[in-house]
Amino acid sequence: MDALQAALNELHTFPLFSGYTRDELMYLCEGGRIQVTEHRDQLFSAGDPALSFGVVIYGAYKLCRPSPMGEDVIMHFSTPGDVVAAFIMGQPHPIYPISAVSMGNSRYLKIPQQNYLERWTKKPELILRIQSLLFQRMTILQDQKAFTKAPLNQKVAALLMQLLDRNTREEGMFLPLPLTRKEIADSLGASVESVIRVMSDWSKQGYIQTTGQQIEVCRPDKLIEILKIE
Amino acid sequence: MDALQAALNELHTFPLFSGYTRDELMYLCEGGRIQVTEHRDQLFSAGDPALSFGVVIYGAYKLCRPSPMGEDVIMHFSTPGDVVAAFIMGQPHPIYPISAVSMGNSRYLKIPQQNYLERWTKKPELILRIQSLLFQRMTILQDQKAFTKAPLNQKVAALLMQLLDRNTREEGMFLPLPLTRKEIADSLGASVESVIRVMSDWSKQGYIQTTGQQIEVCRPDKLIEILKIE
DNA sequence: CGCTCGGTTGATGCACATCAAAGGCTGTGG
DNA sequence: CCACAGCCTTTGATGTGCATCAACCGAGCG
Repeated sequence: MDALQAALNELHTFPLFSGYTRDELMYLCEGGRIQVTEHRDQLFSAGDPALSFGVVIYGAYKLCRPSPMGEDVIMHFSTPGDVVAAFIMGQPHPIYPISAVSMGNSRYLKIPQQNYLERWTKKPELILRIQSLLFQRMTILQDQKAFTKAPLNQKVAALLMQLLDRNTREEGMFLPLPLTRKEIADSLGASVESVIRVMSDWSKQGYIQTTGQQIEVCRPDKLIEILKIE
Repeated sequence: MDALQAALNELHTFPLFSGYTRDELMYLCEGGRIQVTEHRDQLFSAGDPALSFGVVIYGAYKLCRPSPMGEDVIMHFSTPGDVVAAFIMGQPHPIYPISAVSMGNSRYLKIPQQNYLERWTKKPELILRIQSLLFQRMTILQDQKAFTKAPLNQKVAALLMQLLDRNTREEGMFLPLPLTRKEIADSLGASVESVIRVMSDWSKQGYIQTTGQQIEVCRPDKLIEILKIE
């Protein structure tokens, strides 16, 4: 597997694996393979038996759940370095609680469940790092929950700033993933139209700028200001 | 410490510690002490440096965060067997991200951070169990997020059923913790008045019954029915 | 060329927040 | 023992943010 070998070289750069030797990585990921996905491809679907977990190498995936009303709700945006479905690998017959859908072209390192049980859990340091990723995810959910009563423009601002924080600010103010208004709406539990009304207003003000699905935040200070209005 | 010794006897009954011997528990909890709290006492406050974590022994605690608008949002209800603040113990100088407030009379086993770093993390099995608790908490948050677009009566029904599920159904249909309408509202991001309107309607229908802060669900089937209406 | 997908705009209506007022219950202090 | 304050609950009147519905446009694509 050429792609796999190439991917192993990238893994060092993720905090999850920092300090691991190439041999250790090969051992942990043995039997894994690189999955290349295009826009809207599914890695797996909510309800499927979970026979593998994985690491996002490149691009992004949205993790969705069908709501009681039928529409999808986006639970999380997974970007490079994020583990996916690792948290449920400990269960005897795990089921994916969410669907993973590719946003644009992306790459995913898919690893058999067995590796997790027999190799990953044997490394206490690794478990703690995964716990830390899990905790980050919970913190994001809590941050969002804190905004439930806030007006929509604050919710959108919070989401954009949260995604922006994954970049070092140096890389410019581009969001690290292609994002449609619908996806923002699905993540916030709002309607597309309302999100558009908020964001096209900001476009006119020059706070943000979008080319295709790439969103650039030109005036983060203004968005932060919006967050602070009580 | 008499209270501590007594508490150690109870710890076996929690899944977190099932299978541990008394000696192991003493080792893990050495230096800990039992904190007895009354209604609305605070264990700690959001923003404080986190020098200890703990386990809920009896009663319940609500974990809150101040929202951007000043009001509190309830992130989680912790009931016996739940660990509190364990997830942040790995950080060098952790800060409590939330406040913990007693609901009625409760008991909490407070354990120094050092124990976590030097003893708890040395037991892979224990880390995995804590990860499982963390995952449960995230799942609850996700379940709630899935209801953001649902009408208020569905949200309330979902919350009540979720809390009820912590009991075996045999123990009757009493919620395992004293709960005011305000707390339900703060947990759902709704207003007290709206929650009251939903619940007093159910009281009239005979679906639920409340004596003091104890809520009894008489017709869980009806609440589940409400959840299913799309 | 028709198709789907993403974005946009306007009109209408409703679920829920907000505001206001009041009664019960508990604890506390004079 | 009463007065008072704080908390919880309740009910009604009023207002509004946002969902919903409907329509249209441009771009990419087989």
